[in-house]
Amino acid sequence: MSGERTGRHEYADEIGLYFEGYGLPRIPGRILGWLLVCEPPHQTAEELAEELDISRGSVSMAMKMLSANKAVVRHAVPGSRRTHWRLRPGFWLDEAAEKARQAREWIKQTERGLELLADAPPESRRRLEEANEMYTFLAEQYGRIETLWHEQRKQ
Amino acid sequence: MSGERTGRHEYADEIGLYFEGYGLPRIPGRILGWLLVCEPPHQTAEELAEELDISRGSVSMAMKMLSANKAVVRHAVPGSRRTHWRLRPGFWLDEAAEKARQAREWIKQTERGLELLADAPPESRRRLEEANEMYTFLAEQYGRIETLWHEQRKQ
DNA sequence: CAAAAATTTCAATTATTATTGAAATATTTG
DNA sequence: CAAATATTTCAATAATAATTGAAATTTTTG
Repeated sequence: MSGERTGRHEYADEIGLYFEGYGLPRIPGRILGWLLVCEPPHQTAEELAEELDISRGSVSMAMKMLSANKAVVRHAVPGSRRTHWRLRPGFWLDEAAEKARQAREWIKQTERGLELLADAPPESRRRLEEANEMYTFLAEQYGRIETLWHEQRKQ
Repeated sequence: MSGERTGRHEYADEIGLYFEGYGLPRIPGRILGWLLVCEPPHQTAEELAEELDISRGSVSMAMKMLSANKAVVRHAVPGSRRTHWRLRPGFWLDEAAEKARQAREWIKQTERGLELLADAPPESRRRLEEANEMYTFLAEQYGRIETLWHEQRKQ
């Protein structure tokens, strides 16, 4: 890190800490934060390593994770054949789809639980039935969100 | 763990692994899973320690975490003065409110970013504006979900 | 196509977090 | 209120995960 540390570097660090608070590794968070405020909005792996003072290896690993999550995409820069990275527009909305997916996982889990308790008294089955109903509702609602966004956009 | 291991114990373990997959500690997950399928649906700390083969200390810590998250509540059992624990009905719906809260955190973060980029070209500000708009929309939508559930219930 | 540059992999290290279990504290009961 | 029982705390340990950096691989460029 030869360049000076600016408020934008601090911003990146804070997003890193935010990530950590949710049990996610800090470096991908710092990179995400940096890509929100850096100029230009696209950066090479080398620039990221330099600005955030982390190893090339860490950048590589973090980019793998962030692109698996569709948070970043490669970005072609005329006149350069290096890999540049930038945030993928629309990424933030994906979290609703991800929540829908998680809710569907819970629907399956609660169904499995109900099979396990097939012969149990209704009193015992109720907690699983309740969870199952709620996740069915939640999956439906989370699923609607993305569609709704696009509909609102069209107008 | 003196009693035999049943499918319900396996179920608890799987919920534990599910927790771990999201970076959460395994033991609270195993307890949550057990409380979904155990009989009766309420258990003492001792029973939990016994059935899941974990220390009393771990149970204590896990209960602190699970009650901080409102996943479990103390449950009075006539004829016993021990602390019994059970799942809190309605807990699962809370995740929508939690997502709304997280979206509001991101609204603040993106606003801070926009202050940082006050003098930057529109091109540079766009990614933050986009994220800000999306989280504003998401916060609104996640916020609606709980209300909607209660409305549907009334009918 | 060979040299240079960029990128990825992965074993070793460092750092972090979960879990235990014994001691301390709090609660219950005769 | 004292003994018995239950619960919590917390330092030590065990387990896990993040990060580095050097070597291997891939890609670019003259």
